[in-house]
Amino acid sequence: MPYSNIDKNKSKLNPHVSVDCVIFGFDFDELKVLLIERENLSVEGGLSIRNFSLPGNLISDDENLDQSAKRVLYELTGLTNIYLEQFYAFGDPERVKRKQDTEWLKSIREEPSARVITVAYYSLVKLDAYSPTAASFAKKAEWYPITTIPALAFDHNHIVNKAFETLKSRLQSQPLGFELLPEKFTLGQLQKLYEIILGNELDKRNFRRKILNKKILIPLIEKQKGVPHKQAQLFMFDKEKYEEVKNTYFGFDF
Amino acid sequence: MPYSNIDKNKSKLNPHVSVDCVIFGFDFDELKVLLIERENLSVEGGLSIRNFSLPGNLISDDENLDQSAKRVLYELTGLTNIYLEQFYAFGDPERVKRKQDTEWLKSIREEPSARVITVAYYSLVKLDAYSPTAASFAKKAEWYPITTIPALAFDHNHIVNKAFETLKSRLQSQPLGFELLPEKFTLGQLQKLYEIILGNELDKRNFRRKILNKKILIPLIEKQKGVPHKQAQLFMFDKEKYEEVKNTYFGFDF
DNA sequence: CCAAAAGTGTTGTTTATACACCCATGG
DNA sequence: CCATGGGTGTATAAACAACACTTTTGG
Repeated sequence: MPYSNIDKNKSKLNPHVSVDCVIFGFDFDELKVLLIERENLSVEGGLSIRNFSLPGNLISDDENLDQSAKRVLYELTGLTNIYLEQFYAFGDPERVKRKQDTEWLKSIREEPSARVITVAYYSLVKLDAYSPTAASFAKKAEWYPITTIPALAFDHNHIVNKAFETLKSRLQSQPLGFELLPEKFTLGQLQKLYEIILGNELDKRNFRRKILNKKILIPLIEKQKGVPHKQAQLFMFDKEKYEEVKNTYFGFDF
Repeated sequence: MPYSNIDKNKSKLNPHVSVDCVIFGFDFDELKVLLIERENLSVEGGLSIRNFSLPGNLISDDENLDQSAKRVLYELTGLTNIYLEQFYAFGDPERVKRKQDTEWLKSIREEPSARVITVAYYSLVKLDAYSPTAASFAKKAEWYPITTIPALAFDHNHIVNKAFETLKSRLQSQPLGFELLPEKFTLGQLQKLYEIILGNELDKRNFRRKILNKKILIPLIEKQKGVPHKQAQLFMFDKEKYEEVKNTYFGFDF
């Protein structure tokens, strides 16, 4: 009976299934991903090896998967009140078997050699509104540009890539962009966000026309300040109107 | 132990993770889903209770999830050479805890009370090209109209609903319909398929124009035979051309 | 005065929608 | 000859793509 000890002490963690979170943030120049850095155990050749990974951990047996994702993200980064959306499950038998990974697992898992299937979530947040603070086995929790993500534990680089693809394709059929910007933003900022996620330039006039035709932006009287060029008008996202129309089709074809 | 012979010759099943398959087929009138019926163990009030479910079972620890889905589908229904696509993971802690379900689990699982997370796959097939033949713990394997699906085990009704939603939304951005039709089909058949999946009527002339503009249909010289009305031209799906353009955007806006 | 981003319209092209009649076949 | 689905065109409206100059501000 290999797993009897776990049932006995009612350890709540399920050693066979984990969740991982890919949190996207945007800082007006580039798209970033929230990574944690774990304690590094081994020092090789005098150089300490850095251990980056996505925030993720085993699920607990009294939660559903959405709840697990929320909890794990909170425990490792302090972030809360974030809408997480499941996008894919990763279950290659070898995904937790690399040497550098198994060593680390031994230090924190009761069953370090168990096969683990992970269910991955992604989310978009206003980077400046969420300051992650590392906790639990996370030594650090920081934003990294998606263009220069370091080598991550397990199959986490692969998970990030799949999350980014998912983000791209959803951005084209839904106006997700607002989740990534501050409360008040300019159309220029919104356009730049689209350009960075979709990976190509957009025509300013056409972009403005299309996004304004969706009728989900509220123009503010207020203007941008302190910029060395003409002050842009600020906008807010109209959540109510968005909810009304989101299921009646909402295509962006940039 | 009615089914112990089945588990005996298997490589080790992972008691914590399963896969379930939602296979859609189309028979020119309606959309169908492949269900299995399991041995019914208990007889209540003199009436035997029928036990329907999706084809699904535990994963094996030497496979990835895609391989598991393929194997499980084959073992229960004999279907092979089917492209399965993962669409969601279901992990409510209560999803395997209903009384009628736990009883059945006791008869086939080594750890019948274990929490099980399931990773769900869906597929589209030409109904007439695949004749399921029940095996393993499936007593029957048959097609059921999606409009009259019986009560299923576990959360399988929920899984079917989510699969159908996924199918609908993907049909709008990709020409999946071909997977469901025989090699040679008429435009009328294709249109009917769209109408049934999307749930609304389409204009014949507009439909034909749009679908032909995609340039992924090969018109055949051959014509329909034996129908009590004008013989329709037959078409084939041009897989090569579809592969060329599928990632350059492919919107249907019916 | 310079650099940098904001703001603004028009035109030609493509795509979407709405709509009605004759045709070929088997029974 | 009748019922059934096959096949076809046009006009109007909406959406898309391409394109260049003036404005405001801080430094």
